[in-house]
Amino acid sequence: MFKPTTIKDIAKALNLSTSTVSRALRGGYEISEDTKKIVLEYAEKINFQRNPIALSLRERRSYSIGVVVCEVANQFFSQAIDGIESIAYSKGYHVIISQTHDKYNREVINTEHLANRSVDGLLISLSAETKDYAHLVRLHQQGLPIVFFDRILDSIKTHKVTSNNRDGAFKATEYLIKKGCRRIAHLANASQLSITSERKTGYEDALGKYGIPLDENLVRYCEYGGSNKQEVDEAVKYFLDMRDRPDAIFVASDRLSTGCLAALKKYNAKNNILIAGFSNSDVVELLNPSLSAVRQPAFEMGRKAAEMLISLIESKYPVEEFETAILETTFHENT
Amino acid sequence: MFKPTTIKDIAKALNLSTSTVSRALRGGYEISEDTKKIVLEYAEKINFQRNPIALSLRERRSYSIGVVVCEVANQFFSQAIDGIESIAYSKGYHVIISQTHDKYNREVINTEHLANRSVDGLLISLSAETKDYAHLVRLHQQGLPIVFFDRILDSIKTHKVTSNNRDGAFKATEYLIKKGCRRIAHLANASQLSITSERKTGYEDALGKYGIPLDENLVRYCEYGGSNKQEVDEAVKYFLDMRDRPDAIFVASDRLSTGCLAALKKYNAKNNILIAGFSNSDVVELLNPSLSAVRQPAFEMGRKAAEMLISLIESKYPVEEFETAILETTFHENT
DNA sequence: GTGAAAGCGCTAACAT
DNA sequence: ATGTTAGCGCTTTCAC
Repeated sequence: MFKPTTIKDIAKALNLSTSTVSRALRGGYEISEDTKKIVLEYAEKINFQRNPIALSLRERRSYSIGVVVCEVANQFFSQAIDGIESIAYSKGYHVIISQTHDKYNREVINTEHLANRSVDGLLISLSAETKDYAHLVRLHQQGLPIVFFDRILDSIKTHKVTSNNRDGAFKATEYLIKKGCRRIAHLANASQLSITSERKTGYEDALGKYGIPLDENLVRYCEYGGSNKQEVDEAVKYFLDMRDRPDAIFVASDRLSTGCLAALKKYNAKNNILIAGFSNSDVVELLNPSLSAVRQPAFEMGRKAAEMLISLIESKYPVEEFETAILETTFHENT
Repeated sequence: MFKPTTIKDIAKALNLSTSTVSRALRGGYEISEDTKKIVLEYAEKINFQRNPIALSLRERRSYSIGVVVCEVANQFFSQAIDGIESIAYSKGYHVIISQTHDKYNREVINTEHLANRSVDGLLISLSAETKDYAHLVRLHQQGLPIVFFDRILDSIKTHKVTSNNRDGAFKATEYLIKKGCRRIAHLANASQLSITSERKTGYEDALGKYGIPLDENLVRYCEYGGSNKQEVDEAVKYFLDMRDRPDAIFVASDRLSTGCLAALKKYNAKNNILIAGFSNSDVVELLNPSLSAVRQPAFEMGRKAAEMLISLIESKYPVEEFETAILETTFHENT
């Protein structure tokens, strides 16, 4: 059995009391330099580590933060997680990642589980399926610090981090227009997501600026956020089968973008339709059909969100003023 | 402050002792149906959850397993993690993921941290940099259940899961040969990794089978496993600059493969050199230059590894017999 | 400066 | 069937 040494073992070995050892270990000043030295050296020698679980129980905090994302196999989220970790580690926190796979059920289970005193705070990007927010409202009311990022929620008052989705979508759509496209379809994410409406607005604004009327028939929503390959395939097929086929597609997300390209390839339509969309893939410039991409500052978003969460966790007084950070996207043409 | 209800609160509210409540909650049979019902209903009503930290402290186990991988932003590992989670959740375990970014230091820190009684066992794929295994040996000796997957370690006696790297490499190399290539370079991973030598052997075997002599000048190792973009770039450049330029490259890993394609594109060499390599990317068929790929059964590997680890954790008696599972790869031509 | 004791939330003997 | 108690590993009053 795996049985690590405890403070008690050290006390016994050194003929001291556990409290003395404890104090020495955490460098309390009310301890003689001699004993402190002895303890520290011994602890070092046997590679002693305080039991974090006992510590958590006692201090009623775990020095860990929970991260809930739909999927880790997604460049945007894995980059965001790297950002989160970079801050968390530097401030002595652990990061516990959990995936929803865009399922509402998993989101509820995961947040509950994480919340129940095993994390000090929660960083969450909503699942595509989530329409009921009661699980989050309750945790938030109970006082669990929560920060939303990317797929945020208006109704809960807390810190939030997003990218400038409207502007990103605008840039992508405008790019397509400037390339001469006029019938620009929009392959959108689940309709209830914050990012979906923001990106749609950017799309509309760009069309408006160039006097192209919005045609709702050219907009398809993927309610499973692309987790369902078939859903994307059908949406693309729908576009391709239109009597008046679109000459471009603006795609709202990473998952959707790759799904869209795969469908275009499958239907052999890759040459007569231009694609631009959100993607943080690191192989975006190697794709064929090519994908001009709106890239979100995922790493920075993760950093920012983690900073906000930790400030919430460590705040001595209840925080009343909340901030929504909006980071800028960049656009990369690929041909 | 986030202050969840405790068993004590329930006891007080219901005028019972904490032990009765505890027993009712875990369905001990030595409790009257009436009280059990009352307690359960009340707990349900207030959405009570036992404090997992207190539980861990008491039971000396956390019902969580630690996963150490180099990077989550890697299709192979994220698929493997999905497999791990599928098993872990079904058996009531949590999964704590930590990334080494292929740094030895981070591997040491992360494993220590996870091990120290906050996980019941460890699933690990070694970092590219790791040459010293003392940190793992120590934990293993102390009795922490460890299962290696993908990048395994011979010297520690425990369960292991890999794919048939030799055969995968053989298939890829043979494919290139059958395509008419004769000067086949090999872009390899860090030389100390198990997968590196296994894949190199497959490469050599294929060359041997077709009577092509092995030329060590055609083999380049990437000691940072491709984490260092420049390293890959230089290796590819080295191949391209050879007086007798290779007509194909067999690439040993996902990260390396995309880095290799990027370099080929950069140096405008994508048309006269054929690439085959290990990759679990889900966009592999969309890549240009194209990448014919050896795909590992990542999800299955994760499942298998998790099953092995949990059986180790839950074994009543010390396990002495260990198994190394070797799963088969598949090869996918892309042109 | 150091030790004894209580308590964080929970469970499992050990009473009754 | 239920209550009392001790203890998981740690920190922190409170004594001395």
